Amino acid sequence: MKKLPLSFYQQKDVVEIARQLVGKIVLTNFDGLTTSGRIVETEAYVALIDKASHSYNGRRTAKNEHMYAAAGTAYVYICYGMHQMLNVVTNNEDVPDAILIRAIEPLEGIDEMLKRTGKKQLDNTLTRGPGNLAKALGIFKQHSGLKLMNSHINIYSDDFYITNDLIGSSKRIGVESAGPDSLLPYRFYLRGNKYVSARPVK
DNA sequence: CCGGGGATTATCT
DNA sequence: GATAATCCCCGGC
Repeated sequence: MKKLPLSFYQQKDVVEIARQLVGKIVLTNFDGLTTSGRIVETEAYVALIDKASHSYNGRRTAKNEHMYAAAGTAYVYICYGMHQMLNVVTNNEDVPDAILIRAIEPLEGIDEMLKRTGKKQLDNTLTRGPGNLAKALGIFKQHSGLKLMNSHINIYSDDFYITNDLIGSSKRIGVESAGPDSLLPYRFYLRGNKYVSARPVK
């Protein structure tokens, strides 16, 4: 298992990076406890022009500041007052491209993930959906701004073999208010995986 | 000092 | 697929 290099996140095409992240492994290590899972669903949010993005039209506040950080930074925010959402920042500093990790398939530390989420047993709800997976991995908004290369949150590749025809794409979830931009095919998922959060469109 | 947004989830049918 | 639950924090005044 190999840590993704910084150059991976520094690529310019955030949509392409989102596709490439499918099949990779996100891992956290807090208090000596390792939890990890394979990424099976992502969504790309494109700097400035994407109405679905928090940084649409250059909007920059304390809330979304970390979207403008250098490539390989974690951006975590709270949605609906209770769900933590894990994003990975890409591209150059001050270019607010980011990728939302929407679902993972649990690998290591399943007992710890069950403990964190208060679930009794492993089923497909443990890490399905961005709120659920962040909870299972122990990620909170305090972790926003951490550099992946140095911190307790990181992304790895292994020998998991994946071909492009295994990766489906669709419009993004829950961004209808973005108008036409909500139809952009910026969501990627591993076909047939039961941890994918919503029934893939087409 | 409020007012409200917000990239969700669980739980029904 | 519809709906209710849920709440912190930013930002504008």
